Amino acid sequence: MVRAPCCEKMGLKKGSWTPEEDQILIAYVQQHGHGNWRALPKQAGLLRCGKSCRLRWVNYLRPDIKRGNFTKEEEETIIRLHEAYGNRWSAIATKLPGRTDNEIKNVWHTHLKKLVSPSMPSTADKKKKKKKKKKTSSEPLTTTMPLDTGSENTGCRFMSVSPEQSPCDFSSCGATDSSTESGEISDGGKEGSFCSDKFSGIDESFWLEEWSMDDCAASVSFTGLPIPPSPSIGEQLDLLGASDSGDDDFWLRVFMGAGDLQELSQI
DNA sequence: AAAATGGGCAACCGCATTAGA
DNA sequence: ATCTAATGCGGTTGCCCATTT
Repeated sequence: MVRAPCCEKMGLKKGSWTPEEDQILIAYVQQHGHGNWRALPKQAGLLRCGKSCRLRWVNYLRPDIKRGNFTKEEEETIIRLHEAYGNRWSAIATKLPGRTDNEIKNVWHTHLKKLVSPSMPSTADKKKKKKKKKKTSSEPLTTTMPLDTGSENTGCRFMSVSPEQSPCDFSSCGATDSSTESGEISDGGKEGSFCSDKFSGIDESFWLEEWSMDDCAASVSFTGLPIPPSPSIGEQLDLLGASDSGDDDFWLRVFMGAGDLQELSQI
């Protein structure tokens, strides 16, 4: 494909948007809509590329954008959806009205990832590397799950598990710092993290037990609600309509249960 | 008080996809 | 069927501010 010339080469402005630019963009979109992002900056009198305008509008200026901190419910939803959708931020964003994919992505990388998988490198760690990674889009629905929390306190070991292997683990939210040993989930020291209260009813033995496919099926869901004792994984998949693996909503059903999914889709 | 380090967020980059000629 | 322009999307970067040393 032919790449659009970058803003710099075209003599267009880059970097942070000024309030004046915001006003111009808002006024223009409100009056004319944004049928053609490419032509918009020229017509609106902005020294920005269309891409930049679109991004600014979608991520910041849109009237339906919800600003402010994410609620516990939103964070919980993001984690659940991430388990189901992987890094498909736009898909996740559609389930969270008022939140943008970019915002969700940032929250994931800065907060939620640590809760789900504390062993992952922090943003700062990655920053140090400054290494550009080749894009791996449409990444498979890979999740991390603790294999054996009985090992030493460096935490559970993680393995990548494709949905074909096991869609069952939502409890990978378990952190592995000292608080875990008392059955609590690390919340980074912040009071009231969604994990803590959800897991308060889980005792130490839960984390010490070896994980198996059957355990997963009979353990707790991410929300802390018990999943009823169930048939084999294969039977469960059939019940959930896993006739083909290309069904995104299928894994959502697996993770959340049909009721939750229905609830989400109504948002 | 100054420097170093870390964390959060907005914005950019570049590839993928889609629509239309 | 092919090519091109436009848009969408996810990964990454850079800046700014807060905290720590």
